[in-house]
Amino acid sequence: MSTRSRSARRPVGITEVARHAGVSPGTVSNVLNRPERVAEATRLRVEAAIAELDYVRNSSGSSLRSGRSESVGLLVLDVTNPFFAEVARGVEDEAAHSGLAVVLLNSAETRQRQRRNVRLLAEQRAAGAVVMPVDDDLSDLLWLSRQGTSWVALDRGDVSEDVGCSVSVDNHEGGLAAGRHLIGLGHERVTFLTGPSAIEQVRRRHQGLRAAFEEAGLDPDAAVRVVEQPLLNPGQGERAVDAVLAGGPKQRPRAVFCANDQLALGLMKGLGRRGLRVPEDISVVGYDNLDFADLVHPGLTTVAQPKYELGREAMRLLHSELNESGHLHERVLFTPELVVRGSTAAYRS
Amino acid sequence: MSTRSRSARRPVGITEVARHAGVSPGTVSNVLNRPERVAEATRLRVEAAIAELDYVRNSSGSSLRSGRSESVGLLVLDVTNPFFAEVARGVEDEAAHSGLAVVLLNSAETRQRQRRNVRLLAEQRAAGAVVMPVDDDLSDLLWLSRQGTSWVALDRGDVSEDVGCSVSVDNHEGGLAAGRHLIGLGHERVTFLTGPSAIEQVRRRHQGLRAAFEEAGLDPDAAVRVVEQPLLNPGQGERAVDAVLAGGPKQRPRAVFCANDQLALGLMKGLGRRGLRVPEDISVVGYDNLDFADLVHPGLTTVAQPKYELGREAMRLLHSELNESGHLHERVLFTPELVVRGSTAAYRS
DNA sequence: GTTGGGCATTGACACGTTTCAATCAGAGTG
DNA sequence: CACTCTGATTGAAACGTGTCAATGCCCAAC
Repeated sequence: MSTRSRSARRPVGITEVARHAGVSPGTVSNVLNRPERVAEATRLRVEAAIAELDYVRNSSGSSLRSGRSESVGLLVLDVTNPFFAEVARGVEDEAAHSGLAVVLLNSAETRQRQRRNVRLLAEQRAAGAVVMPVDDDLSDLLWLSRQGTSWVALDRGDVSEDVGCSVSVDNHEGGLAAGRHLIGLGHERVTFLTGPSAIEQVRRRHQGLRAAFEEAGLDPDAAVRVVEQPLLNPGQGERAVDAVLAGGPKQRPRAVFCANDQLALGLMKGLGRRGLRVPEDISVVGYDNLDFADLVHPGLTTVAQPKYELGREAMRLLHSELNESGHLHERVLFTPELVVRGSTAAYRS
Repeated sequence: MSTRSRSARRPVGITEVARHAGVSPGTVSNVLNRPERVAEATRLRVEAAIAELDYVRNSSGSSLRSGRSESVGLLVLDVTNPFFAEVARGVEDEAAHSGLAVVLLNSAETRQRQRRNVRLLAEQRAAGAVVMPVDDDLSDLLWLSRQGTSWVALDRGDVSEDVGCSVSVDNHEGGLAAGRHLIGLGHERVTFLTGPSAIEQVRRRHQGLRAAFEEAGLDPDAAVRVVEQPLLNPGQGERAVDAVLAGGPKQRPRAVFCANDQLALGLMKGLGRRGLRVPEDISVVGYDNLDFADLVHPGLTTVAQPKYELGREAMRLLHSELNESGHLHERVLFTPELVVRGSTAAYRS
């Protein structure tokens, strides 16, 4: 191992490797990219030179020449949200499988930052992207398509097939499942604790919930009360406890369906602080099935989304879009699944 | 807005912009990189052309020419861990501040994947990297330095200044604080629930805990019992309950200090399942102060790490290493802070 | 012995950008 | 008017790679 330890040496390029192996640069390039086209003997000689000189390829050079880089972007709404972390893992695993590098970019829920990140992907001539759009304005994505970078929308079911692929979970079905569960336990009135109704996902969950009541022959307008918070985080859930309990003990709801687990956990904490017990006094249902849903006491009944699979499928779709020439946009819809734990109980008068 | 919507057009380059503005490519480059060197009138003309043609710069070209890209890597142990998500946010915010793009890469706790990612950074000629090394073998990082990419180590205090910068939190101090707190509550025996002692961080926390007992004139060997699990996740915490309670009710520990919050939360769940109450029967202390520590019931007493600040400071250090020529490696050490919540109570015989 | 075909390799160019010495225009000075 | 000085602009040369037509070689077939 006589690696020269001069800390800043000029990096060796494909040409130097070629010289060292007594071969032309083109051949070295072939060894790297289409090894089958080069004779065994020379291939070995080149590989030896590569190892000897500790050559590392310069991806700027290659993607400049080829017009495309071989990394894909993963545009996520919020790195802090455990839901996305799991999705990211799925995307990464699948990408590694097909030899693509993933760069994770965070929109921090803001439009501006999403735009900046999309632009960054265009500048890097990314091969493709898996994107969770920050709102239903898809103009950034359409622009990205025009720049020649294709994408797959994640967790947004309302993207039509003529603009792009999408992978999502059926939110209506999830709301329906939660509603049926509560109705099955005898609850005839439910509070829906949610975020801004501008978010398509939560709107659908709400519709699903209402559909469950209709299905049971109950009037959704009378049965479902909505409490809306500006954000979907635990703090907001805790703060919402006042609004949820408004109207005094007589009016107190006996079941709350929360638009996500974070709200639900916050709410449960707030309820505990008020001396109310879950599920004896109030049943709580969440959405997402974060790891922590199983760790609180009582365990949170919630609608599970196949997060990891969501990421994998998105990446798989992107991969096919990149490789198959006659690709048609697809729309994949997963079905969520209710996980019953201790936070819900039968209605008691 | 007469943007041609031909879906795949050849992207416009700096030369086409130049032609369109009646100017040389070099001038366009100057407008983009050193606007002060170009006359007001031409600058406006070029900017108009850029807007008109919807030009987006090709970063492959520029980083090929300049030899360095302007993105930095963030090598994280595990995207799934909320601790890292928070750190990532800090890194991102600070990077955005200095105009650098962050690419987040996941080592998934494995050596092999770390190596792959480090190599990727080298291939991309990344300007720098913020790295959480997967173990104490720093050879990958030294190799990266030789390739001309500088880095800052995160959350690993044992990196000497002659190899690189580092930012970390004083784990010894954290263990000490937890120990003092429990001793102050009258506990004279504590179980330390931990991960593999190969991990430097948890080793230090252990030492700190022992130091607290020594300080109080108690024999650490007698006072501290260690239960070691292979991983630091909630599942392992729940599974550990058997080992923690081994020895029957008489021997049952009255206080457990966990090497991180995830273990602690898992343990609390396991204890609940056994009908033991926290803190009445057993006090529990965690480490990290994840968001969820405040959401469980009772709230988890834990040692808080300045996660976001850790990320910011690492990025700040990297930035200075990249820009200041006479840079000397630095070692920044944050002090953790004990957050007392409901999971700890005074010893009762 | 000549021709043709297949395979391995070569050489040169193009990708889009930055950089830097060289040029040019114009203003100020003697 | 000749000169210099300053500041703005140009032109050409790299950076490291991939591609592709062209070349060279060897063997088989006639």
